[in-house]
Amino acid sequence: MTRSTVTALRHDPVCDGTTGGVGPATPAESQGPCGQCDLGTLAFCDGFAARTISSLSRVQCTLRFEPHDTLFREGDQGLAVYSVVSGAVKVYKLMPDGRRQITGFFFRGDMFGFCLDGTYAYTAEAITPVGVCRLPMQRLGELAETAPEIQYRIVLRMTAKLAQFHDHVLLLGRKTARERVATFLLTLSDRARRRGDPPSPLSLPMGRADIADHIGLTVETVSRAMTWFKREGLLDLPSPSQVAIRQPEALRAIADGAG
Amino acid sequence: MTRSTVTALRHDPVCDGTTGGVGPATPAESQGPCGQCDLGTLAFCDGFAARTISSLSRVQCTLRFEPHDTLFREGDQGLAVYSVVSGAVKVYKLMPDGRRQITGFFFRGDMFGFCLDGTYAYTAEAITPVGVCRLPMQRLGELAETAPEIQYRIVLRMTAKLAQFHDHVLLLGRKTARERVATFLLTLSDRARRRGDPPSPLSLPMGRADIADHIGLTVETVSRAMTWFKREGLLDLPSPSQVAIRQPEALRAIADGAG
DNA sequence: GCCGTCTCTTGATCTGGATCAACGTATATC
DNA sequence: GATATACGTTGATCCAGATCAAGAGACGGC
Repeated sequence: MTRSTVTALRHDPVCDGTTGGVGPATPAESQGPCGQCDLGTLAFCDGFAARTISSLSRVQCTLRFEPHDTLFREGDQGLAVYSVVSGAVKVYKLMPDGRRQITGFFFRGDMFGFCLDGTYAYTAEAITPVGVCRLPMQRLGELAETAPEIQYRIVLRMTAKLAQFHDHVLLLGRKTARERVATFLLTLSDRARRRGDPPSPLSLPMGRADIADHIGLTVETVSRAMTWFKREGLLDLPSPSQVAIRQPEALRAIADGAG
Repeated sequence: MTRSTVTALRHDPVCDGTTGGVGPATPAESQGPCGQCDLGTLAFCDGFAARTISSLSRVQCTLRFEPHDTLFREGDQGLAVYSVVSGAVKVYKLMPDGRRQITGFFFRGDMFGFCLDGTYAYTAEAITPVGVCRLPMQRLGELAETAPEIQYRIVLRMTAKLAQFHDHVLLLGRKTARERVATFLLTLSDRARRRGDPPSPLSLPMGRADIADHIGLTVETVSRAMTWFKREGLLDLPSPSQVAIRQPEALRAIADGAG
């Protein structure tokens, strides 16, 4: 049996227009399509017709959470999907004895909370201070009828997520500890690049325990792998949460099974 | 490093209306909505408006494959999605050194082949003789504009698949060998029940190597787990491919971590 | 500045499942 | 019915990564 660390949590804000709204983007940031966030082309609604965007912005709701806040729990009524505006969110499932599997990390521009049969299959928790755009699922369904582009966008997002899952299942089912850590770092780096952030140095908002519970290892093994890579000159670790990738190609070779 | 068994394959039929069509359902079986298959309520197109169904049946194409036939390979142009009419399909990713991860099994009524950016992220191979309904993705996209119900149905299918992935990631990341095998058997049983087949006895169309490569174990460990369960009176194994679940609740307890 | 708490790292030891090695068992061929 | 070829089971041994244990930083509270 594998150990897995579970941490505490609390608090369940409501979307009522008065609690926790982040309000409009700060002046310094570029305005998003609907004027409610600064995601630019990363926004779910980017590129939609003006009419569609205004419909979305009428049902949308912007919220802020603090680290360890729970956005929703496994088994809760699945009422909304979320788009991350800022910060980082983790999503996990628990076993009765406390073993935990983090099934995903979500950053600026990522969406999560798609669910079937009305209940969430996992718990979502803020890692850092987080701003999210919340879209009520039911009203989204109604909008989808008049604006099929919304549903198509959802299909695209879900397809991308499915592809990620295939990769992650390969990682968990068949990769060694070194390969898992290398893959994890490269995946974060690649996602940073795609969202317009520098792919290195990488900042890890999650702790070693979160990484371990995501890639099916223990804290100790994750830590050791990082140290190996550092000693081998593949990484610099100015601090535990800062990773500079020195030799991306070598790390890629390891991640793909040639290390 | 984990061993994983790769088997051979070959053959790539084309959808040209003359090759491999299964033709209409046999007289004994209930006709499906579009008249091209006998999936009944399991069919993707079940419940659609007559107009939508006839549009679908014009772009649809029915195909048959033999065991070990490859439907498509990782990296191929992703031109179509597939719905299984009969038989079983496995979907997998390979690592350069031959390690293999089976990311899913698909049975009667299941759909697979959703892909992004035009290339499949995995290889699909027939386990048994297989009949599939093939829907060209591009034309599906065109249809979706006039019939949003198609896209909604796709969202439903993908949401269900995402939920399955969350469960499978938990299995691979945090469950013991016993728990994995118990979970696997119960999942197959549950899927059989949902599609209207008896949940027990269960017939396993895939071999032990396929099971192992799906749940991140070796053939030997899968075999041992089956033997343990048999000795403990949880299962009957009249033959390697036949599993009667004697004590579903006890097996469930094991699967959930209480065994 | 000092203390408590938490996270990360490093070392020593243990173990679940992988690996290695036969040996059954079933279907196919001739 | 003998032989070949998979596939599945069982046993013995090994090892990658878990577990156990102890420091080393980092950081907030007062």
